[in-house]
Amino acid sequence: MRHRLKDVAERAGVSVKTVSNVVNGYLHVRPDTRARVEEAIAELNYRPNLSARNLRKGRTGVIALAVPELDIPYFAELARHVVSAAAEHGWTVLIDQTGGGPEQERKVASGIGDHMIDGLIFSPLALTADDLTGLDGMPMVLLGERVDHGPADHVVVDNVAAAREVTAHLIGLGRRRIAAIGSQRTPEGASARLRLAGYTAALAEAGIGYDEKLVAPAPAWHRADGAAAMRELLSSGVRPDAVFCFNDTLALGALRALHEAGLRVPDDVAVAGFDDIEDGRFSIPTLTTVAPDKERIARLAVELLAGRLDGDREGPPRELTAPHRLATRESTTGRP
Amino acid sequence: MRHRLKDVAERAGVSVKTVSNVVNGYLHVRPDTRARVEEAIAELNYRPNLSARNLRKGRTGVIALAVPELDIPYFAELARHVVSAAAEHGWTVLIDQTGGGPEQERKVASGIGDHMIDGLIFSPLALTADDLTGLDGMPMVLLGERVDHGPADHVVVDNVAAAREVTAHLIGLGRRRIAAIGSQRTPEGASARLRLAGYTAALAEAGIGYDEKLVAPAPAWHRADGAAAMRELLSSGVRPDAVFCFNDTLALGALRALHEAGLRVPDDVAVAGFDDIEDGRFSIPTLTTVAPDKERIARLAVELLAGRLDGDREGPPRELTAPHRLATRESTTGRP
DNA sequence: ACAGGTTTCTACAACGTTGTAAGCAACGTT
DNA sequence: AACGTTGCTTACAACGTTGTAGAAACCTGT
Repeated sequence: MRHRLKDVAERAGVSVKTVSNVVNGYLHVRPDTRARVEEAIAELNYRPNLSARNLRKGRTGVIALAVPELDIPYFAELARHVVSAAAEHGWTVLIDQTGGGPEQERKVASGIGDHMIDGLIFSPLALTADDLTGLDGMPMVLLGERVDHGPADHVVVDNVAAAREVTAHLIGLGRRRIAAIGSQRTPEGASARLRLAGYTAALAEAGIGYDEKLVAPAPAWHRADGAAAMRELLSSGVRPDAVFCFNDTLALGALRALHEAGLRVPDDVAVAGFDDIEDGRFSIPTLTTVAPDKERIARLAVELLAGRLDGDREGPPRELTAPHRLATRESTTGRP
Repeated sequence: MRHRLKDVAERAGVSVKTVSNVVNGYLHVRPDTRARVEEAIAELNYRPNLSARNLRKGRTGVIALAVPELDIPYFAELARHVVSAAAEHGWTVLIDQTGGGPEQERKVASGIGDHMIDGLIFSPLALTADDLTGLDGMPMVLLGERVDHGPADHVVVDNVAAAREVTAHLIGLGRRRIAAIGSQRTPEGASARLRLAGYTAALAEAGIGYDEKLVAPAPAWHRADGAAAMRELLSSGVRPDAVFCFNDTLALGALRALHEAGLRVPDDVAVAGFDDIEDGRFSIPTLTTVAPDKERIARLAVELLAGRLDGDREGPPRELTAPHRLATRESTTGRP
């Protein structure tokens, strides 16, 4: 059985509270008392019972990170950074998978309070502000798109600007028939809408007409969806000379479909993505992409949460923008 | 502020324990009383305080999963399955990243008891049985290689057989100069040793001599390591006609290096990996690989843990083997 | 030796929950 | 009418910890 403060106290011949004081680094403990207690702690291999401590303190030291799916590389990479950033604050991260569906996401949002959690970092796809009720003032930071005028803090990337930049890059290479893969009309398509807006803005700036046939929808943003959308585009006869995919997994799927169709990248079709996942640095060809600063996103999110936990829980929601850059690689330039 | 049983009890005009009984589905509660209590619960949006419940019950409903790195696709995919399997038992999963280094891994192993955790699923790289002390009988399941004669349950894949099969597949294609990438001499290289053993066994069965120069070490098993090892092999002049990489990320890196060297896969060099990560189904070419049944691995691990939690905590350690199959794709056969 | 302060330690209550044991109705049976 | 049964409800204690308030021990300077 596990030992308790009381066991340590009896062994060291002091009161329970004195042991607690030693454990918590309270200053006014005589060196020899402290030594005796520490010895007893070591001998019994005492570990505090966190449930009890939390019950007493009202803090658990655990924050939750809710992402759609862990095996989507972008979220896995993000999760890694969040875990690291949280560790610097002495927090542990409990990871929830929402599955990305609206109902499931709602369930996580409302049920998260069931966990022993101090705060929540949520990367929602389908959520609206209305779903964020029932959290009883649980501090929360949202990643990605703004849940319109919701009550929570946000960390965002400037999707419109980033999409505009990458599209402008394709235009700068002399491409004119630039397709887009990943549009979505569903409510969860907030990122899709903004990236599409950046794409059309860049076309307009360059005086290139918008052709609806060049815009391919993708129900999800997995490799298979990218491949399917690319095949669709190719068979529809619109003959793009470049493709901007709204994320990297779509782009990797598109590369695959282009390969199967016998087209060369970038000679026949240039391809660009969004997210800068590890795969894209080793794919054949390597993938031009928008590289959001994931480490910064994670760090900002954790710091926003820290601010809510220690400081004003009631202040107005804040919104921070994480930087991004364009990583040009073989899939558009032919050079690594 | 959050409401407590007491608040609900006052509102419903019953005792605290009756509310507790309703919340926990105790049978003998009069329907009208139950209705009144449930109404009060709904009105106050009452949620049980899990810290308190756990303190009382001694169970937290949370298990930990400790993996080296979340952004290694194999572990991310595994994590997804573990989270799903755990959810079926009503458990939440807390994910710990060990970073894979021996000291860090030891720290996680010994410090895991600090969390409010009922059990632990651990996928160690560097750990030995000695490191698994200080857990005070915390139920634990190890994934991957056996920590030799350690006290814990295991779920393993037959690494030797799988490596033998994939090597035999390469031999069956007529290849004779088969390289291996990923060998490790460090203590954490248990998987590497077993996969190497399968490789050499297959060579011996086919009467092919073992050539040490064809075996390339890889400090870690990331894409970059695979690419570096492949470049090393190519520049050393050993001219392999096939490569068995000890995992898929190594193989993807090797594909990249072969591409840069102007060699064709599989015509000049056939490539096979291990793990069956999502990437390998969309890479160019698609990747032949050993496909361990990750979903089964996760399910078995969770069930072993469940057995320890509900049943005999003291029984002898059990070891279960998860099935695997060979997924042949373009990188060896030229066909999808 | 003593007042006054500081340091060191302790007893007690509280955090929110559930198990135990016992109480109180209402019922059917002798 | 007294009896045990059964169904429903309650008071109390306990889980292991820490905050509060105060007691005891220790200093200092007179």
